[in-house]
Amino acid sequence: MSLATDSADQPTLYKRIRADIEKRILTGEWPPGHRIPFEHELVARYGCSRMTVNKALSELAQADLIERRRRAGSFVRRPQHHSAVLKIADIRAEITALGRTYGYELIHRKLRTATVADCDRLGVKKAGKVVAIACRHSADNVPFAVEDRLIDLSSVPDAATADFSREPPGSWLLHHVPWTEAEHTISAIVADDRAAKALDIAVGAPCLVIDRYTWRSARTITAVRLLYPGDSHRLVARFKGG
Amino acid sequence: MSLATDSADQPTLYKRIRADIEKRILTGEWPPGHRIPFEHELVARYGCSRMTVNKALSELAQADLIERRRRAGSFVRRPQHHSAVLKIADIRAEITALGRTYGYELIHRKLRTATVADCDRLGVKKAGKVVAIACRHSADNVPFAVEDRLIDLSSVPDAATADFSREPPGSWLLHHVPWTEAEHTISAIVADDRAAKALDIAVGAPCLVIDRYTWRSARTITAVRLLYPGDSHRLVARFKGG
DNA sequence: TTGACTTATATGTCTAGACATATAATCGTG
DNA sequence: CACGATTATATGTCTAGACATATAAGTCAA
Repeated sequence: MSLATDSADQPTLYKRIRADIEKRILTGEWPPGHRIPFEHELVARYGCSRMTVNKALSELAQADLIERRRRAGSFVRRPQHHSAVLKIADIRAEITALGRTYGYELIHRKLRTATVADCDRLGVKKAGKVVAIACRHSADNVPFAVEDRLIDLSSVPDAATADFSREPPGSWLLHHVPWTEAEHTISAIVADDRAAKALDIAVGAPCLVIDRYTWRSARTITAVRLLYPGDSHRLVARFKGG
Repeated sequence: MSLATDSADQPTLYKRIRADIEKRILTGEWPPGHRIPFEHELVARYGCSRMTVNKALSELAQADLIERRRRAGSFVRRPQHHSAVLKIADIRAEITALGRTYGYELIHRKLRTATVADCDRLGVKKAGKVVAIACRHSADNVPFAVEDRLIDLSSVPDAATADFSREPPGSWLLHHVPWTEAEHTISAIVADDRAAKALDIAVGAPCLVIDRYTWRSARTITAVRLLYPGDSHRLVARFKGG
């Protein structure tokens, strides 16, 4: 017993089953609440074993497209309208991907014992030493973003001696610190005097702000604020939902 | 042959295997590039069948934490630093979740044949009729966001007769249109005269803008621009990466 | 040294079963 | 009719195999 009902199976069978169902959901043929055929029905339709259709349905459940209920069956979920995948690229990668010349400039670097404000920003009770960095990224010699960063040296001691005059701290951290988790907060402000000068825009011009707080297994790594000219930069997020 | 080496298996075995490995990656014990034990090694360690460890590893690969290479093994991926899950909640849900009173007000509603600008905004060559809506959301009677929306009636005919004076178009669409895909663009602007009046903020105050373009299987559904006061609203995105 | 060929092996997919478990539906009883 | 006990069933997890396939590594010839 094997093989499917129609068409050559270039992709593997479970992928085809998954794609078939996903298509019916996305076209609206199977609206939210609709019961997906039972596993044993799909087994019959595709002429395969239950593990195969189970793998397809499990992946759909993982992607939140369907909900699986014991004894009841699998149902198309109501779209969530809640989560989108936001691509926040490394700035250098983002600029070079646009075919523009990346420029980097260290404005300020200071090693100091953490102030109360620093601790607050890093979300720690008491920190030892930190590195505070201000720098600017540019595309084709036009200011692209200014970065204001704090690195917790008790988590990343090597950062004390790293040369941030050549390499942006973001790239350096990316290569020197393994997997982390982070939280981004996006907001809008108007450029004050200092920001306007750094970004070469008018005082009062809109700016997009990304605050990123990064940690690894409960240890703070770094906190950074990125300031972009609001009219020239955009964040794009794709998603599936309602 | 069954059961694992240590501790009671409250979660199922494959979940425990996945969690074990994920923990070692996230703590840095297994840095990027590190080779995960082969499936047959994990089979021996956990005393289970290969399908069980395969399921654990497959899920880790799906989450981009590891990369699997035939003949070579499975490796901890270099963190991507690229994608974050951004929660963009339904405005009503967002406000009520904060324990505040949601308010809605229809400012403007017009049914018209699509202008060139409308078609451009909807990303279609030529549209028939559209509904243009302007409305305002408030929290505890304080303006929270203004919405400027276009709905393509050739895709959603029912929207022509829907009563948007009571129900926000976002909620209505959520309940009347099945699964869709969307693209969000986030940027910053300063409030012009009209926006300032609608949001009860000063002209020139920063605003966060979300432009959302929604479609279902190649058919445009709606395009909407949401304008938030930039200092009072924040978008938060969690992620795992570098 | 280099390039072509062969081989070994880890993953990718799949099977035909199994038992566990949550729960919808049914049945019985007060 | 309301409510508790029972049963049927769809999913959840797992096994012990199988063959396919991409490819790293080794082999050999030019």
